[in-house]
Amino acid sequence: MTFDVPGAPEAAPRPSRATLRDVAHLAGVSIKTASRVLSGQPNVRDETARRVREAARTLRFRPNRLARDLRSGAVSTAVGFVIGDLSNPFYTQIAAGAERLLREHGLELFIATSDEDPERERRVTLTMLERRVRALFVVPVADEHAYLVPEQQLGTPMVFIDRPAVDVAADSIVLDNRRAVREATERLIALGHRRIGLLADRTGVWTASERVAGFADAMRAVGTADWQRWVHRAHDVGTARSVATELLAGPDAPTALFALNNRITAGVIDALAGAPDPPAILGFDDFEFAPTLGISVIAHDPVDLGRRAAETALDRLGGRTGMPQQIVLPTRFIPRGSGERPPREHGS
Amino acid sequence: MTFDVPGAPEAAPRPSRATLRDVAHLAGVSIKTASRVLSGQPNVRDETARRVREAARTLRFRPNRLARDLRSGAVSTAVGFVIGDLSNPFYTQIAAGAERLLREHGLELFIATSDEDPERERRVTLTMLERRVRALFVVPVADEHAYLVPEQQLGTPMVFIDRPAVDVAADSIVLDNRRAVREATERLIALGHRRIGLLADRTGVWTASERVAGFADAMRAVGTADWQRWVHRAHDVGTARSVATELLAGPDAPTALFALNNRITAGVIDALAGAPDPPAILGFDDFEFAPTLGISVIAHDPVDLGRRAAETALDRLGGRTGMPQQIVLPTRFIPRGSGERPPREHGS
DNA sequence: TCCGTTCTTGACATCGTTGGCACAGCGGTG
DNA sequence: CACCGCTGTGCCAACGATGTCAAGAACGGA
Repeated sequence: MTFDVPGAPEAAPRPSRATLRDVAHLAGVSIKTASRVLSGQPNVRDETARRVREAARTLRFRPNRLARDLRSGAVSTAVGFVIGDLSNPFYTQIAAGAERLLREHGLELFIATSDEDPERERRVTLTMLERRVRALFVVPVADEHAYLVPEQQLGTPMVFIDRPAVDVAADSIVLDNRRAVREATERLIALGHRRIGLLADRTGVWTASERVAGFADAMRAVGTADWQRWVHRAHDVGTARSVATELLAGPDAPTALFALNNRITAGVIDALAGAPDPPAILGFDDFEFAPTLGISVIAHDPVDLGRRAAETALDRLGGRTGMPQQIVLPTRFIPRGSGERPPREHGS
Repeated sequence: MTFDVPGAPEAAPRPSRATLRDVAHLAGVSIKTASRVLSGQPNVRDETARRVREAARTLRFRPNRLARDLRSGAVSTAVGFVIGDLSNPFYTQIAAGAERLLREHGLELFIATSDEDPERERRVTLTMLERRVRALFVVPVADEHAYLVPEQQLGTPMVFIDRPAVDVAADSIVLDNRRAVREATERLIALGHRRIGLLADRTGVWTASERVAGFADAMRAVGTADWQRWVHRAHDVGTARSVATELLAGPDAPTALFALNNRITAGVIDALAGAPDPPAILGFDDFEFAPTLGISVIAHDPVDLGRRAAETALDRLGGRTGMPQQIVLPTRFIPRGSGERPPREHGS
């Protein structure tokens, strides 16, 4: 004689998930009627509806969204968001902004990460499309998006955020990068700075190029032909820190450092922590502790970037046709002290 | 005679998405053979396979994941993550940690937010399940998860992160909250602090209760029976700031402030920015600028929380059965100055 | 040449849901 | 009484893929 060991995991024959068929059967109606009740269609007698709902509750029925979305074409409520890096608040705040607006329209935002890798971005994006998202947001890293053209023609609205798509005509929301950096550079120049160390993201990143162009505009305007020698590259906190450290230790050290994104700013701040006589510092992107640390920045509202992207997509879903739009959002310079320091004359 | 206006959007009769049927038709084979080729099944003649692939490329065929996942049961590669708030780096770093490991196993992480709202958490979680995610991660806000029991029994592994589930037996990964706070409080006490202002998250949040309990442990151990009067509540940066400001302005002001999460710490720092003679400050959760600002914290690794959660889920997917596990991760106290200040004797 | 085995291929059912349509029952109208 | 419209319900097909199975082709060995 054998006993079932009470706790033995394999003893429990796992019940399978209840389907509409089970619900209909239990309620004594057809599948279609059950479907009608549970998806809120009219023309079902109250009593019947009650029985169906009762049965659904008993069986803990959960509709299978895959089946539903499959059957009913592209009416899924899922919207995809492809983001570079989950630990960068710039990206996640964009997502938060988009999410808030989409939710009000009954849409759900699903986020996946590209890890700042073009090939991965491509794969993740295609996966989203294979899941038939209703719309797609991308903060692109790749510079090749031609593969999205057919998908777009099939009616999936796509919005590119922070950087425009190069080879697909799609809506995009970007910042006024070039102007923002030009004007900020002009402020430094007006304070007397000429040796301005610019720390930019990798070449190839659109925002980096735009921002460097703004720097060039300002430098050339005051006759600095060799502005290129002041442009340095960094792509994360670590590299930014070491580049900044090196720069300041070297001969002909800059009297001001201009960090072109939030990661780089963090690196620069780290490098200068506790320096007795720091250079002027400017950062692109505001951040939580900038007021406390007294860092002057070019601020903008990532949440708004996301919100505007969502608006654009909703517009398209609402049927707006026509040429892709590029929305350019303004930035705002916030002086907090670090960027207002005049150049220090150094010995030698 | 009429012309198609070249740029007129409505002129283009939108082509519909190519399906396996179209590919098969173009290649002159059956749907099944096309399926075989495109999903890498064996036993197809090279020449046939070539033709199918060619056709797929021509039509820019993308398989419909909904259909595939529907047909083949629960083999979807999607894993769901329900997170409280996208703009809190604590959450997003957990997600980043989980994502990294899952990706190595061919799984994709989809994130949705509960906005720290129990009802929304429930809805979002159910939606995930309706989409038949392969596994589910939740950083719970709700304290009622019984509705997940049947889903869990149906075989979807669930892992609760940072806070355990109360009424469903599920795996969870948490921090050693109580001990961490007790020990940190003991350090303050050893420095001579007795009036320690504790700023905790809302009652009802599990981590808050645990951490307050740790504080109580330490305070009672030195005979402070009225420890409760030192416990204050805050739930975001703004409230934390005003609570901190009030506390320090009031009579019998605390000589130390202990902030029980990263949002609260930010508020406290903000309140004390530039204060001439600040109290000691301790924070729970490390953050990027803590070293620069010299803030002593109880640190831990959110990325690791996520990684461990992913490991646990993968284990379950790999077939591990048996009792749910609770993994408790250690924390680490990092002195950076702010927490090592002795109490200041104040006049009166 | 014949037979058995392996390879290649396609017809058909199926996953769980919703859309289209038919039909029964009912009350009102001419 | 024929006819109409309306309501409630069910049958069947369909969404787009994969699993099952069996038929036919190709191949090897006797």
